[in-house]
Amino acid sequence: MRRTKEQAAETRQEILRAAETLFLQKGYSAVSLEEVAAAAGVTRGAVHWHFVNKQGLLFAIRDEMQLPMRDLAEQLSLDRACAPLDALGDVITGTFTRLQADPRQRALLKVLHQLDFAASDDETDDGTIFRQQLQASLFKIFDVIDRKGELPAPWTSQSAALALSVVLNGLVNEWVRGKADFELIPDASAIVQTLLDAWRVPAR
Amino acid sequence: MRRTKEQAAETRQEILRAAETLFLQKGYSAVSLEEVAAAAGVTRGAVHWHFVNKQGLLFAIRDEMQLPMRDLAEQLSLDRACAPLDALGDVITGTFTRLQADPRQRALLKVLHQLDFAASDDETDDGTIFRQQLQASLFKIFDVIDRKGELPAPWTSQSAALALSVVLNGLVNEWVRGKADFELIPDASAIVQTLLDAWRVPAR
DNA sequence: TTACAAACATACCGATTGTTTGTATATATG
DNA sequence: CATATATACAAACAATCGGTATGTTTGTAA
Repeated sequence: MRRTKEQAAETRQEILRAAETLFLQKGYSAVSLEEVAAAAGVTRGAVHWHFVNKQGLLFAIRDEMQLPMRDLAEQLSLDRACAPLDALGDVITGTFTRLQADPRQRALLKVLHQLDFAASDDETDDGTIFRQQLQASLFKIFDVIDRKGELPAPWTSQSAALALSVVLNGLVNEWVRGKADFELIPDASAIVQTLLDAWRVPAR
Repeated sequence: MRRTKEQAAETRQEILRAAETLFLQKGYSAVSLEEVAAAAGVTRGAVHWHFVNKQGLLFAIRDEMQLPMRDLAEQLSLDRACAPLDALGDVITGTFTRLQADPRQRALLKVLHQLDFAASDDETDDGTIFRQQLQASLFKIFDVIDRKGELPAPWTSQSAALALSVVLNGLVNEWVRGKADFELIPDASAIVQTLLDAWRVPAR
């Protein structure tokens, strides 16, 4: 029974919503495609029509939500303040605040975290693309500072950008996994601010 | 066909080695118990005799290798130097150096990283135990510093220990995943040293 | 020597994933 | 407007995998 294009797009959305809900409730591997299909009111045939496989569902969910890291990178590339590190700190704090206020994004990040080992080698991994994007934005900022000769001794704009992006990713990952008694605000934020302070000192 | 105790221990080891090799090659979920058994020259019966289930294999592999974090925590609890942060930095650098020199440990850490979401809730998760152990060791050190009144403004021995343990875990995780162009030495080490420097300043 | 349990192998079962086939119908086309 | 065709699924099928239950041999202790 063929449906109209809009109806098809609808069922696709219903499948996505059902998958998202179930993944959040039970975790990726504990959810069967049968469950997803049933929750969406279709059969597995429909699921496999709209998505190549189970991983495809995860990919689709990821693609749907705007990753907070992409968000952060965007804001960073916009901000052209005169005190770059202050602005940077504000943007990061803002992102942390928004992330922490949205439990759905946190849960989704946790689910999606299981994705980047699954897509280990063969797939074009957007996760690393986001990181590179973030790193590039950070690089611009540190480059400005470096040209003013205000970057402390061992650091280069390259290494500082790499360091901060890794720390940001690491902190967010630790947070979404939620094993440590640790929040983005104030814990992660304090760490980042301390690092930024270290880069703020004129020389050493 | 019952074997002698030594022979049994041997086959157990062979199964473990086979599983380890295959997990490293193809990742946990892509390896079937049939493959493991075949590679070890036994059947799945033997595997299920020695290990409760597939996760049990992972647990056994983890238990076999002394986790570098446990190692670090141990060394930290030993070291009673007069300049605690210097000693701390040395121990961390040493651990990083050893970790980076041992590709097998790195690969195993990557595999084991898939474990702590698999054992998300029901299991007694030793991963968090290690973290707590590390955190406790760090707390002792920062407590000494704090009592001397040498811990900068917003930080407490609690928060500093939490922060450093999270950063260490985050950095190591980022490293084992190997997506970023980033090494423990010098990149992660530099970040840690910068953080330690920040805690070293007498006041602000 | 005998009873028992260790150390597996073999066979089976349920769950799940991906594939193939069938089919009704929306939509493009002449 | 009639009809061919691709679409949007459902339903049946095949294969794999993890776990379990059972069978069998043989060290080992009494």
